[in-house]
Amino acid sequence: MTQELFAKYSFLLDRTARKVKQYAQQQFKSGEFDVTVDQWLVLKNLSENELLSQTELANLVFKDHPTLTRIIDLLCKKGYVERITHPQDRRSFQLHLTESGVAKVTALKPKVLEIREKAWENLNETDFEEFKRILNTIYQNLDGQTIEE
Amino acid sequence: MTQELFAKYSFLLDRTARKVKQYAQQQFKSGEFDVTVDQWLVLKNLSENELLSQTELANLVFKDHPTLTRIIDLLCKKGYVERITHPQDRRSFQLHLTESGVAKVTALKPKVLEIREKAWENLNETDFEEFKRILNTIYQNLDGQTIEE
DNA sequence: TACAAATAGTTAGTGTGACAAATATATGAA
DNA sequence: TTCATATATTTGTCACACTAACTATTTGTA
Repeated sequence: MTQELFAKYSFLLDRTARKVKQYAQQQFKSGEFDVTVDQWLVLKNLSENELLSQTELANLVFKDHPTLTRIIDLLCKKGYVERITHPQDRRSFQLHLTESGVAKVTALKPKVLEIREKAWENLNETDFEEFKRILNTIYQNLDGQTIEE
Repeated sequence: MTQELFAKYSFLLDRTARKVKQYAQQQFKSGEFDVTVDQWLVLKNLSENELLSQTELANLVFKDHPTLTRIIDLLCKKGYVERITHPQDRRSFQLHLTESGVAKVTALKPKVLEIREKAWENLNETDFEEFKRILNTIYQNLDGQTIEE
């Protein structure tokens, strides 16, 4: 296999990832979800893990701290999340879904799953397992850390 | 396959694509390439196709027009690209690699290929074919879809 | 106790991505 | 010819990614 192909696959990977995000974002918008795709990822993780710190959440969703700070800012402004000062550590916050945030997650969850499903038409479960394996291999090659799943 | 399983791919895909880009960008930076990963993609395509219009180039690299305008602006500022008014159509430009741009592509090409290769360690040709097939299927599943339902 | 080092989070700067709207020019049909 | 429409590119706005630098606290160690 020639080196040129490696570069081509990097291009395909980037192009597909952007398309997946763009498609979901369009559906979010037309459905008036009132959150972006990335904001949704954060909300969903908060609904599954209460009282996370921003650092813990950043590790869960694989976003860096400045990005997470701004996403949390926006979610607070929209009233879905609250920052609660950590009782023992004044540098840190415990993130808390508001009632409105919980309701948002409940309302959107099935709709998001339906949107995500669209990408897998004409593909089966074996494809999915292969895809996951290859993506994780690539990630590990460049990260040097193990990924469990 | 359950819907929850389906939903994981978008996270893994996004995470991996970002890692691939981030790794390459770090290498570009430490090697003092003087261009970003996206700027490189544009330069490389210009070196393979002279006198493209911005619209033609946008279709080649799958970037939208405003994004491309700004990347071209930066490459012009760096002296690697020139906009030449189209002789028959004053709305349009013909994009031209300067001498400096040609030299840059020549110098960087082998280095970029080497960087790209790193992502594909521990994967074989069958994996590449599968990966390409799945990425392209996903892309097509989501491409050209209307927002309304 | 003192103080350097580590940690949590924010701010700033640059680049990119998506989308909408604006500008300038070209084209086609009445 | 003239005017509506199409095309090429730019501008504006918001969101996200990454880096670096910064503030405020906490912790480790002498």
